Amino acid sequence: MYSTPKNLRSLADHLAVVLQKNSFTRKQLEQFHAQILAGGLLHSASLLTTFLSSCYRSQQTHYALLFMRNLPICIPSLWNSTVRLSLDSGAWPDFVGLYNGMLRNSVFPSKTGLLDFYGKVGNLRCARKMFAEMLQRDVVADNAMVSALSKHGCLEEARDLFDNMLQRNSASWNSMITCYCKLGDIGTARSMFDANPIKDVVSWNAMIDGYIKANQLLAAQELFVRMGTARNSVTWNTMISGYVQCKEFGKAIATFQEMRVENVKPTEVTMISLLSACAHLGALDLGEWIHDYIRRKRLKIDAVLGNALIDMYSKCGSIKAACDVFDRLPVKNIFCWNSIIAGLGTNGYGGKAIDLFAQMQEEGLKPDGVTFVGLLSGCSHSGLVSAGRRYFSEMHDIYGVTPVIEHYGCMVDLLGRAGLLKEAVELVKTMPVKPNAQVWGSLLRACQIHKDTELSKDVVQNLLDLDPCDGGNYVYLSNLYASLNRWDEVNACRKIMIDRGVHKVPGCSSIELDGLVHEFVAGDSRHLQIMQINLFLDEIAKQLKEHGHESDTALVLHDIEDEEKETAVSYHSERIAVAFGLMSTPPGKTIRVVKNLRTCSDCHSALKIISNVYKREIIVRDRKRFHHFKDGCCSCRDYW
DNA sequence: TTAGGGTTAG
Repeated sequence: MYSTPKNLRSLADHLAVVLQKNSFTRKQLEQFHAQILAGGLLHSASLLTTFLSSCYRSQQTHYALLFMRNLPICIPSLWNSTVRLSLDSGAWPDFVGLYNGMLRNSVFPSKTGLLDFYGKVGNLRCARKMFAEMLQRDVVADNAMVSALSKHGCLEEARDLFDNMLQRNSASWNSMITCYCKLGDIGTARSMFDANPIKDVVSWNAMIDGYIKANQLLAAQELFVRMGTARNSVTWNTMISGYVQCKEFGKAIATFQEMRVENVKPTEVTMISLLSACAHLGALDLGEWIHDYIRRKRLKIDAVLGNALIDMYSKCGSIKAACDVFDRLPVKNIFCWNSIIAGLGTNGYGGKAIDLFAQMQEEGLKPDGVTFVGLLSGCSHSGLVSAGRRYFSEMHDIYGVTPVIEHYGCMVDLLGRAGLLKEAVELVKTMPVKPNAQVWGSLLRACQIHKDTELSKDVVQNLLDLDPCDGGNYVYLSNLYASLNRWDEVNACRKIMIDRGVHKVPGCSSIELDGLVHEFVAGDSRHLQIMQINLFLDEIAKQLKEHGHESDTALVLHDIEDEEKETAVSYHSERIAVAFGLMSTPPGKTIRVVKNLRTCSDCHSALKIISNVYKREIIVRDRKRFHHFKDGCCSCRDYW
């Protein structure tokens, strides 16, 4: 695969260049290993270090260990750098093997290094022993011990050591601040912060992040404002990611704009948080702009940034772009594989998700619980019942991953949607964990699809018992009665909602146009162009009628005349957004809409016709999956 | 030795 240059010197250089950039499969690493041996390059410590770091980057840490064990010569610096690599990459179990190997070769790691290691792996007993054995302790050793103690929750002991330190640098103060933050004692963290005489930008950033993690966004904002020009890029990144964590995606984007105005250079980390905001909002235009910015500024696309791009593209319905990023990614970790598998699944490509699942293992990566959630839900969305069943049984027996509630949820969904209601119910009854609202919810959805009203009632009752405050459950129940024309019960249900103060989450759809996100709620008249939109909606309704669309009026809550019901349905938020998109964009442009709830079956069949009549591709992301409407068909093949 | 990052079922 890699051609061999003529002389040894250039072979070493050549290997170093190839190894530096990429990540490899186990097989490829074996080939490089063979080339190093055949080329007699074992004396080149720098090449060997590069090779080892490649192993860690490729998550083949055992291979690195094996390589060191079989090395015929002892290079002390190589042992030390391997230890460093294994610490940095979190491959701590390997460390014990490395440590024994070092001792066999009479190489002794530094005591501070060992203390640091024991602290990181949480072996407090050994850390204490090491610390006690050190005759001369400097501030570095003290700080390492403080972090070891605080990691183990021995906060008082850490504080005691800190109070008695002869010398404290800013790292000592900052460790204590982060430690209190991590343990949730934000008040003490703040008093440490206030007492710190050598406050630096790290102290401020640690405190801001502490407030964010404690869900005190206002306090974080206050410090952020007070910092003024002392803010660095980490400060901005902390605030942007904080907004994303608190689901304030719009604010995250606004903060990024401010950051640019203030001329602070965005980093890879900035882009990762922003892409996550785009993924949640379904803001493809901004996401594409960020991808372009990354390319223009030559930011490094590592596994984390790559994953953020993959996730953004698949959550915005551009699965092809997601695959493109995935294929070009030199370094892929389990997150990247999980994202692309889940992305293919929600976009309706269950078969491809299965292919990638196989490929992932060929490349030596072990699937985890998240992988199986994506895989099973992919099988479910594509109706691949037998494959789903097989993976569900194999996940424990072959892959050693114990199924948790999410996996059972996928299976209930898979069986229920496929019409195997009895089996789905059996699974709910026998599963070793208590079924939650989501599990009952997918069973209910299956009842609706397959019109099993008897089972529905039972399921709804379970849902209401479990979560009497979730408005969605009452809507399910109400819709169920409405579909049976039992309007007295519908009204009773509405009354219970009012009495208990339960509200239904309003359906809301958004569409991005020229960098602006337009939001629509059913029956909403706030939009500036609402008059034109309504006229256009009437025009669409006419077209729909001409093309034989009959409104499915079963899903409307109120007991009203049929004609009126039809109007209520034709103005569901996704339709308003699509109408607005159609009238505001040039012919042929793809329309992308994001909806917070599931799209109803009536809108679904209407959108199929609209895509054909107006010759537009329409992509709707609803609460759980994508619908790509094109030429009168949907990618879900009406199975959702 | 101290601060900021990504994937999870209806």
